[in-house]
Amino acid sequence: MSTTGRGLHGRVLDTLGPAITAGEYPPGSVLRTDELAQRFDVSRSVMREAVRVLESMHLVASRRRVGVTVRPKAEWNVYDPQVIRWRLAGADRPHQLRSLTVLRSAIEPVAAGLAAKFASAEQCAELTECAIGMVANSRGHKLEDYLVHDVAFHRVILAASGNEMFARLGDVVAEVLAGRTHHEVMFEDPDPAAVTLHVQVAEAVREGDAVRAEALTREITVGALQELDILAP
Amino acid sequence: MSTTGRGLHGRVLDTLGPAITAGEYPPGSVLRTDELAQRFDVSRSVMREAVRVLESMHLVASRRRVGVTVRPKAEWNVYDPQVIRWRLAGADRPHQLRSLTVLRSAIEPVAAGLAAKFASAEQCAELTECAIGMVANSRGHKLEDYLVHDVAFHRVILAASGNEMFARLGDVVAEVLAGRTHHEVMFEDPDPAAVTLHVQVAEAVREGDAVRAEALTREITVGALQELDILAP
DNA sequence: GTGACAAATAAGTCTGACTTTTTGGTTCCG
DNA sequence: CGGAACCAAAAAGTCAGACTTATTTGTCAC
Repeated sequence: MSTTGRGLHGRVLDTLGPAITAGEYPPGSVLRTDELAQRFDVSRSVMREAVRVLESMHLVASRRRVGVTVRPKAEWNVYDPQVIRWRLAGADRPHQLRSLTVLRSAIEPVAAGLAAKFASAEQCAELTECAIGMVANSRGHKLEDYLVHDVAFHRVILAASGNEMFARLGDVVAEVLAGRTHHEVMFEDPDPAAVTLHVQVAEAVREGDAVRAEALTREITVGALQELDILAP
Repeated sequence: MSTTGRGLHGRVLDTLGPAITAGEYPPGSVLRTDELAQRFDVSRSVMREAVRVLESMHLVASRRRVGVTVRPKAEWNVYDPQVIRWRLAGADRPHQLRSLTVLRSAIEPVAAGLAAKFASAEQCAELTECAIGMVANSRGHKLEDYLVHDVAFHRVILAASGNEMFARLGDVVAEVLAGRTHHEVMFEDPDPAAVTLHVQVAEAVREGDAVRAEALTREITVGALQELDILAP
């Protein structure tokens, strides 16, 4: 899938970004632009552009006479999709996955409640289609097809909430769901109870029942938390 | 308060960023690097760095032979603190404030529940101090002092949740609370009921009562939603 | 109309010289 | 011994100009 894309500075970021987010350079580490330019065999202009991008993500801070210093993790722009992707691709993956799942558990139920109020007829139709698609692929090791509909389902919910901030989490949720299917333990067919819940959420949204949509979605996210052993007994 | 800060490219961003996020350039608009460099009276290198930053925020896309095109709002990195600040400072302010308040209403209750489980002794103490500070400044038009403690309170909750994604929303919440006090209608002293709720949340967290902490915080955020006339009867 | 080819265009890249800020040391008094 | 003033080095920041490369658009032949 797409990394930073084209351009020399993008190539540099493709290695520097993951390295920094993986914690290879401890906070406070000092990098020098010229040295980096040499290391990556690019001109200083290109390296400066790369540093600017890292700076805008708050991964580093550039100060005169001292160099480019790596900032502590607590200051990173952890909502930057690029940063999320880098972390998901590296050693921090499990931790990042847990953080994102907790985030989902907070956002999605509220989004579903709003979707019940504001979803358009088209969105309701889409939602139902997705739910049907999930049912259709819930048995017989069709995990890949199931995933497609699962992702689409959650995207529609987030978009239908009418909140732009929620809508932008579609990619993140997609990343989490895909990660669960591809990298984590996911040998068997999905939990039938979860599939049913999705169908019921689609129903609730269609009927405009915000309270029920929220409660059902909360059940779904609780399931996601349990999968990662997050939750107190 | 801090904008992009030092550096010539930062100055450029200080005017270009707000302009784009304010919608002055409709989606698809084409800017040319050379022209911009002239307009801002900077070298192309500096301009290129600025464009790279805007690109990393997904505000624009740079393509050869065509120029720097403004992306549709739906693709912006709306969680980027810089983008949030730009939008809060511009014409989009009311809309942005509503989005953020809805976001808060989803996140903070969950964060409070987690804080009840994971808050350290120090954090509990801080929380109590903040609550006391809020009470102490809840009467007599000491809005500014009240705000300081209010912001601190919510920061501690988010940090104590133990979730890095939640913790990073501290700045956003601070921005929203400050905005409410400074720009919106806020002539009178804060609602006594809200103050009490904060005290009770501090209690609940101290006692490790996650369910109660979450419910009480939900009441607080419902109040915030009502202030902006978000909510169905 | 379709295909190939050529020209125009704007971003992308590199280089080298120069400026500015910050820091750390040194020296010179008190 | 301590502090203030000063100096020099280091690294980012800035600029200008030449060159490369990809992409689009227009043209011309078939």
